[in-house]
Amino acid sequence: MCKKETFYITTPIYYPSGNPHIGHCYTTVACDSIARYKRMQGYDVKFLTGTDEHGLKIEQKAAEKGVSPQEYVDEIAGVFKKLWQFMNISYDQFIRTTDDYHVESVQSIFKELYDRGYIYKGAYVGKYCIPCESFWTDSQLVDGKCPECGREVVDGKEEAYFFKMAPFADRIEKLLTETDYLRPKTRAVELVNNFIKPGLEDLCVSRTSFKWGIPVTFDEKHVVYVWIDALSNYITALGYRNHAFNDFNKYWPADVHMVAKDIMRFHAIIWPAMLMALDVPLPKHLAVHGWITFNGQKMSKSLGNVVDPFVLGERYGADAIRYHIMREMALGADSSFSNEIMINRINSDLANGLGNLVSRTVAMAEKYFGGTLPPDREEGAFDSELIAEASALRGKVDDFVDKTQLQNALIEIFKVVSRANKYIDETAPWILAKDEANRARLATVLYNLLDTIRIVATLLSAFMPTTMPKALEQIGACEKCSSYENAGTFGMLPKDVTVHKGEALFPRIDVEKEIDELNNIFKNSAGIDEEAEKIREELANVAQIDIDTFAASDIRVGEVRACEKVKKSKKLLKFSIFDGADERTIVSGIAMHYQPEELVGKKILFVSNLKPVKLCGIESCGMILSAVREKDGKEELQVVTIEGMPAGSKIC
RNA sequence: CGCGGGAUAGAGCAGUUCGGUAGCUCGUCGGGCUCAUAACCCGAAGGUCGUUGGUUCAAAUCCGGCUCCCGCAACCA
Repeated sequence: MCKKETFYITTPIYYPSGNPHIGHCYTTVACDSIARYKRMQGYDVKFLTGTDEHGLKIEQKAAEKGVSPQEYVDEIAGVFKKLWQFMNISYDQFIRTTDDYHVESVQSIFKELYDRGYIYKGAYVGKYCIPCESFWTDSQLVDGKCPECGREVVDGKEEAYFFKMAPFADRIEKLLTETDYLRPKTRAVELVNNFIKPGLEDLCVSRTSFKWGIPVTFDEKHVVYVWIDALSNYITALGYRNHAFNDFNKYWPADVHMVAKDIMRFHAIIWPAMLMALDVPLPKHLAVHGWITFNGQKMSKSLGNVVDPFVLGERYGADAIRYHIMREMALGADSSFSNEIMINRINSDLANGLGNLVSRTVAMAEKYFGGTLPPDREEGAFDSELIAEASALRGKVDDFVDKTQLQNALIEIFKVVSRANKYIDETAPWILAKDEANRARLATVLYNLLDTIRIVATLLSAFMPTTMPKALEQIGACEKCSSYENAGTFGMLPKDVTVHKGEALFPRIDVEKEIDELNNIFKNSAGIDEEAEKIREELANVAQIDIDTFAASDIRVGEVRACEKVKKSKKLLKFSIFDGADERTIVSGIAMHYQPEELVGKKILFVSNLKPVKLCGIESCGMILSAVREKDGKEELQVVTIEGMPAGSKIC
């Protein structure tokens, strides 16, 4: 006996800063289906998922709730596990970055990289909020202020460890452009142009500004920052540099890391660099998929469109949701998720197509033969085409699964379902049934249908693991004839197969009624109250200031004398503002909301004493005030204007 | 001129490598059937292939200009 070939597939580890939603299901369900398919094919599969539990945000969330970070992540990790159970996810291991073995490995990896000279001590330069003792990057700042307390930040330096990226740039570029590591490969150009060609910057891999993380063993005031902690889960789960597991040699390198496009960059550049530095082989494929958009918009809590998978699964069954997700998912592209699209898909493919095929076939077998087919056969027209398509199906599905193109795999399977429905019309069994002389022909027709269903249901059982066994049971397939092995061959059901009529596999859904009800659910659970809630929360989180702090900002009326777009920038407008004495230049990021000429002549409010900064090479002396809110996933913005007071008037 | 992707029937998409009848799914309309979950099967309508110029006997496809959308980067004082 030779050893079984292995197959190692991973989801990202999810960040438990909130409860899981349908977006998390996307990646996980896809991985699960591939894992199940590979197991069916006989591979020794390892399927890993988990949670990424460290970091400042978790520390804060826990503090808000008044629990310890560990208690907080324990709870949310539990919700994730519950969801995966509900969605029938067959993971082999659930890794948590707070697990002892992971901590042990990460500390060892960090030390190793340090010893090898790839990690060095340096200084992290950024904006520092003194009261919060927190560092922020420029992009994290909200209106130039601390995103947590809203107070002013100062330039600051923090001691930190850095990981050298530069030595790996060439190899990474080759990995992206010359191998099929990245799927779809179209994204390689984007990565190379944006990150590698301009020169890879060294990566900050430790922090001293928060405590909730893995301590650096040789410098205790540092904790390991996200990259080395989170990405390394893929190997620590196998026992790399720890004593809990011993699977590293068996399963590594991974066959597929599946991720959504927002974390592609880390998996396409940083992760390979880390592995190169450790002299560990690289994973074989990185499959990148898009986001689920809801009614064309990105999902967001304030829209109340964060689809709760528990609610949907409860109504339509986990398998229907799984099917919809994978059928809509194309590698790379976003896919839209709306109640209507989902219900229509479930109805047309699952209820009308597959479910109804099983139902009518089984019903005929019962009606005409009392459930058990007689052994006599008579071949006829249309048989060969159906049999050929059913026989060829497994090979096609194999190919698409190997290419992680689940959408196409499902399309192929449902072509055969369609073909079978057509075959019923062509052969018209109800006419054959009228004449006793056609018994053998009728039995053949029904047998061909049942065996086609056998192949379809077997291949689909990786995608819909709850419902397909029921389908196989209805057509009377024993465990052995419903194996993957037999799915490549036609005619594996016994000649005298006995069917067992059961409940409808996928009940048809009343579209209009369901959409109404779903809308009600979303309205009740979110909707208008949610918006007020959000504002209330924001108001509550703003730190109070005294009059002197306010008075430190000098706000005045200004008159827009001229305005033009800043070239090579999408968002910036360059204003010439008359401040009552002189004209000054202010650059403002509102080009998405205003045409340059629209504001000329208007009187606006601006902060006059902001320290000048250069934006796209233009010095900006001040800030124009606008009212902003988020509506339907888009930012609404209006510049504050005033009439009746001359430029230079002070606001107080 | 930062990098890249895209614009094809009411909707969502394929076709573009390598020019030659524009295709799929859903929806709509008409017909058929009655085994089935008002399901299934057949047929039809519906497209100046974003715009504009060029190459060619022939362009959705190749080349140039333009418009709009989207992603990444930058950036939002």
